[in-house]
Amino acid sequence: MAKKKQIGQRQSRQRDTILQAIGEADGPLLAQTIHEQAKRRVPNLGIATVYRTIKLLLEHQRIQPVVLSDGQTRYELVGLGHHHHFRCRVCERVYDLPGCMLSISDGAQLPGGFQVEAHEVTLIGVCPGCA
Amino acid sequence: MAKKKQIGQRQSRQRDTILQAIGEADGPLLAQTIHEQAKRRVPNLGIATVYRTIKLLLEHQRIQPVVLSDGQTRYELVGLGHHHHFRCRVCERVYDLPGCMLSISDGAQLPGGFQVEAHEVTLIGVCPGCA
DNA sequence: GTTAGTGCAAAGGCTTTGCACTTCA
DNA sequence: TGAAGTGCAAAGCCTTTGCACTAAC
Repeated sequence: MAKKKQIGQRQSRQRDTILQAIGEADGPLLAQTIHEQAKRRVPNLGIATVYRTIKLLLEHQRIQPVVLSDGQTRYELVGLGHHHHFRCRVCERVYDLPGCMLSISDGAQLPGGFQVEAHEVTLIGVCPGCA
Repeated sequence: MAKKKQIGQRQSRQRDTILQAIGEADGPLLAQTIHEQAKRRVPNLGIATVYRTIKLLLEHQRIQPVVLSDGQTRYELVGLGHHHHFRCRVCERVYDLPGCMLSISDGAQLPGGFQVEAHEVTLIGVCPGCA
């Protein structure tokens, strides 16, 4: 059952670095950003390795995809608890927001017979750094 | 100022049909779905024309893109009023939901200095047809 | 030594663009 | 007729895959 650190069958500097980059961020990251971050530590890291590692991490449920209204897919660690996202329209960065501000709960039934199982909320605006 | 029906400089059966397909839907549509719908009336309609028309309609602010967590871009008419979306995890169709169920309003300031200007909510679950 | 993991380059899927043909005004 | 609009096919962008090489174990 041990699988806290090990991702594939072998340990590799590339994978450790990629996972570290995702874990150190204060919000979900683009594949491209992960690549740039990880390259600082593993200079000749290929983008294909980033995508392969992302796929592996998704399969192992260590990370999850976050797709917001800009259409780009970002990735964040699982186990962050229930939270939502804030996207800065200036710098396009995405931040985690703890807690929930939705007035309807999962499990509710909407008029018309729509059964709600989950929800997503994104706030859009300007982040402190860009204000 | 007149531009209620006219999209480009000339009228064309293709554009009218594409706009009609988007307008008749009960939720935002994929480019592919728009193409399929419109092809019923204009059989040899090319996908490039669909994308060009979408682009034109976006520029003219007649439609707007809707990107949900499945990563696919859909399009809906503007002027539907404030609303959110429901995505069925079974059939992957997206429906409009009137009203708002968010407990924080645009214009609010979040702890940390995040200025909220807009928001998006998506409910995920099972639609009446798939239940 | 085996073979998982990697980098490069080619291939795929969706969207955009170039170009010659069609059609509206 | 003149240019906007269209269809086809080629090109682009991001992501995935094939293949030979590298490096964990």
